[in-house]
Amino acid sequence: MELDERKVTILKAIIKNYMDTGEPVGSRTISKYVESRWSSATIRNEMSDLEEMGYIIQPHTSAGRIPSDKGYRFYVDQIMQEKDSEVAEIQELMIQRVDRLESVLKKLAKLLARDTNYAALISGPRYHENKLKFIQLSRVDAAKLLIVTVLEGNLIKNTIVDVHEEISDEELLNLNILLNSNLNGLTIEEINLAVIARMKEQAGSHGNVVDLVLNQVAEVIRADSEDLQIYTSGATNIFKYPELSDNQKASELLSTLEHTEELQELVNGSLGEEKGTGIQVYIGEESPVQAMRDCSVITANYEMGEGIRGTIGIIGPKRMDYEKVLKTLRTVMTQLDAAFKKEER
Amino acid sequence: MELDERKVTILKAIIKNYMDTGEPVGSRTISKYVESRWSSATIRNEMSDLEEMGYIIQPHTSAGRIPSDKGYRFYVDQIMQEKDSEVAEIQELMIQRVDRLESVLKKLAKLLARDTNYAALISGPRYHENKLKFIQLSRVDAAKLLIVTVLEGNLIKNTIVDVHEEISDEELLNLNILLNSNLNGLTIEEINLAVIARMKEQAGSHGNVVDLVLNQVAEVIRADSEDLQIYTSGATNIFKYPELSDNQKASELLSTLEHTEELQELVNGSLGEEKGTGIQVYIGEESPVQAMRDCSVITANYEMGEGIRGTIGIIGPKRMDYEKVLKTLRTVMTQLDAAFKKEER
DNA sequence: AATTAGCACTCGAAGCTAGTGAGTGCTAAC
DNA sequence: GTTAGCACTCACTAGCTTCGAGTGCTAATT
Repeated sequence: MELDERKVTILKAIIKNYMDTGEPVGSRTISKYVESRWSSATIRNEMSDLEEMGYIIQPHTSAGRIPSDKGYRFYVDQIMQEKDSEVAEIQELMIQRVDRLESVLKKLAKLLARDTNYAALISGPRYHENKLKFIQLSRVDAAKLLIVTVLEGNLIKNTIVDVHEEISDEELLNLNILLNSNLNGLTIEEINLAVIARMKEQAGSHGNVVDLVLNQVAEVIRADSEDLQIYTSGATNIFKYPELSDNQKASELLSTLEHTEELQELVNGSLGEEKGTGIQVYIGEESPVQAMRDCSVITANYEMGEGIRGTIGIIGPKRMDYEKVLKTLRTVMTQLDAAFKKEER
Repeated sequence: MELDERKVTILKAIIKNYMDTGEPVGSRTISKYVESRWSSATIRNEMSDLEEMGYIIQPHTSAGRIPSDKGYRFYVDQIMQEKDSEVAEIQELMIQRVDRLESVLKKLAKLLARDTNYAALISGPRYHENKLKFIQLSRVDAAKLLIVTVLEGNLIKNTIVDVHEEISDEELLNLNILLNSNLNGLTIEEINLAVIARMKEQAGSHGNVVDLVLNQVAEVIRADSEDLQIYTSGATNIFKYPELSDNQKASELLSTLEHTEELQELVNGSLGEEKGTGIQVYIGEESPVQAMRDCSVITANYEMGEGIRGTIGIIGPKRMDYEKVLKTLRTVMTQLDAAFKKEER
């Protein structure tokens, strides 16, 4: 059997209608809904065909039809083909005057969730390699040193350490010079024993301070790349969709959203793909995350200069407004990049 | 009528039992539960009295009794009086080798939630006054300066700014000295026009850099004190308690937990009180937060040196294990303080 | 040959009823 | 003062009926 034009029209009508109401949709409804009027009987025949072809499903014998995963898939693929005509304005405002990446990401997640009425998640950036750009030691207290580490991409980390020996201002200055001249441009893996030995030698009496500092730096960087931060927002939006707010499922989904470890897979999987736009749509069972098998998930990769990449995800019911979400994500992606190129700091 | 010993015993038995089961408890149950055996009829009479006195409630005519808010209140007040005999071991391990306050707080919230099986929240510290301790400018790029600001309590903030003029290393050094000598020990309010004017004068040709830096510093500090960070964890634990997981209420409660603004009140209210231990128990309607009127909320203030204070909260059903939660909170409070005194950085 | 009207049929949802049992309150006996 | 006994209450459940949206099929129409 073939998907002729009429079948497509009807299929789309079913999906759209179901998106609005969340209720199974019957033949009469479609008959009224579609402009070129076919009678409900005709629609019924077509629907019967569509069901046979696997695009729609009857939840029970005497109910209307709802789209199957395959049906949604068809619909989404159609939308994806269409060019995004308008890269709308959207809240450019939001992404400005933000001083810390973390804070932007949180706000962005919130914004997305509020805008779409679905749950949003956003992963912190994953740095490809952490090259050291700059290290600075300063004295903040008699026995305390502040280590400021700047990584490529202007990622800044602070640590305060206790030192148990006297260091004069001049020595501190020398240590700074020593650290920067030796470590500049190295990734963390490249700081091997040879480098350390050389530095300790040059540092003279303060060799153990070098040790201390390097350990702290290593730990800070490792800690950062180890547990990828993931921010979520609007998780409770799922209560707006009866088909998801069944107690058992809602609980599972929400706790998955809370325990970010389980989301890693989603974020990583999506980063792997990299096809074209970097947008992925997972419908129902297609999702890599178990608890989301009754949802649809749309992920998009953002990128902002210097190869810093992360992932944004929107989680909603299968009948989510794919069109809107896709458009929103496309917009955000471009804007995020632009915003950060503008005031990179 | 008076609360004699038998009434107290029965009331406690009712509350304990209800905590375990979550079901209304009847006279026969208590008759079996209590060691010194009174018959169910006697218990019934006493229960009738207790109900009249307002300590227990009958959800409907032919059901057992459940504790009223007043009943819980009585129970909690009793517990609060008892000295905490054992300041148990608990995971001291957890609070170690942590480099950033934020990360500790997040982990702590998670730990508390997992330990208690209730929802946990923890507010970031509120600094009484933000005195500047140390400022450092460093060049990270040709046209970019890194501003590191250390506030009292070793709170560190970084900002990167673009400068549109040439600054030599020596000038940078001088600027650093200038900034520190003028600003050290001042709160943000104390940096007034007079101070700024004086500094600009001393800075000579680089007056506008001073401007730039001060603006950034001001903004960073303001941003930090403005929106108090609140971390939550274990929100989905509420699904473990049927009386809370009704769809409507659960949704409200969860979204309250998500929108941290609404929690401010809770955190602030609690900080205000300051009576003795700094532990507050809100039962049902006593709670300042609307969405928690079916829960009990226990808040505790933590404090770690230098007057840095924040609040921890546990949110659970009214039949929460008050004893355990109180003990846990007490332990955490002492340990948190100790841990930070130990490796304050 | 395609479309449509009409009708019998299906089956979940909502409403109703009777039965069940945990739990009470009261009274009278101990 | 305590307890046994009993009538009574009322949420909860299971089974039943009704209702209606929606289907599939057949026969009539275009």
